[in-house]
Amino acid sequence: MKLSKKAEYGMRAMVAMGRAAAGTTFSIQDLAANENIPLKFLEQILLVLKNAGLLRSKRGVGGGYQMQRPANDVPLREIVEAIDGPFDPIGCVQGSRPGKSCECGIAGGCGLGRTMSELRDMVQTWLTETTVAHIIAREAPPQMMSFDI
Amino acid sequence: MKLSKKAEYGMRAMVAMGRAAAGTTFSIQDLAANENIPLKFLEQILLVLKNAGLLRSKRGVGGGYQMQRPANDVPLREIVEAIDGPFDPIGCVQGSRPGKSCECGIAGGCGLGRTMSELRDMVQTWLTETTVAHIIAREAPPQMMSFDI
DNA sequence: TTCATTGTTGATTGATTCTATCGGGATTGG
DNA sequence: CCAATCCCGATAGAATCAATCAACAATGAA
Repeated sequence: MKLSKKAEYGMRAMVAMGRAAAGTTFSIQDLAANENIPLKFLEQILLVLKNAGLLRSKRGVGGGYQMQRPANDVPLREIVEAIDGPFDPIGCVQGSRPGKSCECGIAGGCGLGRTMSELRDMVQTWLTETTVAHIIAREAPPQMMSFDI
Repeated sequence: MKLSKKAEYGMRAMVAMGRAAAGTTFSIQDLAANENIPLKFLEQILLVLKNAGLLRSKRGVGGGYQMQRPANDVPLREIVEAIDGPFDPIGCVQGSRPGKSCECGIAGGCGLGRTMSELRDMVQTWLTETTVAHIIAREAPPQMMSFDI
């Protein structure tokens, strides 16, 4: 069970933007080059993130993308869900198909559906609480050469 | 991000077997019919679960599959990993590619990889601690008609 | 105005994976 | 022997994924 490449690229792009000062503008080209993401692929991704309200854009010379919110206010869940849709281990968890019963046909939901909804909730909570800033904070700190022998 | 249908069917089959007394034998046909799983598809799945050490089988008349261990000793992780492989949000988490560095090329791993390995560990822990018996315990209890007006 | 720069959009392709299905083969008990 | 049952490999159709292509629209500078 993996995230799509799109979602990964989307997170990498957001992290790259989140590292810079608020208001910094990035062209798709620069992001693609720096993060090793196929240019035309990244185009689609940033557009989705823009439509999801995570980015704003400006066209023309000197244009590009900016973050709408600071990195510590961008949950990974918003990025991942905008691109890949919600995390949902099986198509049978409670509340995942409004108005429809579990596809197993058991009224009130089956044990598997109930159990998997626990996993879903746990993952979604983590994705909500973990932000772009969290990722940046976990990047390798600059080497402290003086502590090496 | 979803589990495969195979993994879901595998869990449903294991749950069905786990409900019965230890040592009960099930034919593929019965399981397929009761759980609404395509017969030839279930064949493949049960074979994988057998090779993973979760089931034992007996051929010929009166044969079928049995669980190797009681339901409370079968973590969902064993079922899911045998069929779908390990949960791994991106192909860049620490330790997921032995001997290889993160595909992002950053020595020591990138922040995204470190962060996603936290999610991976959380999910794998849950899958390890949650068993087939857990699912069965969450199935709808028999209706208590006497308490309805 | 003109033009290069940059984002926007839809279509398309090629590869891969998913979800099965098919056809037989091997083993066992009666 | 034979019927039931598991075992195994190949195949096929559909869906999804990853990426590319081609053309368009807006912006700001010269």
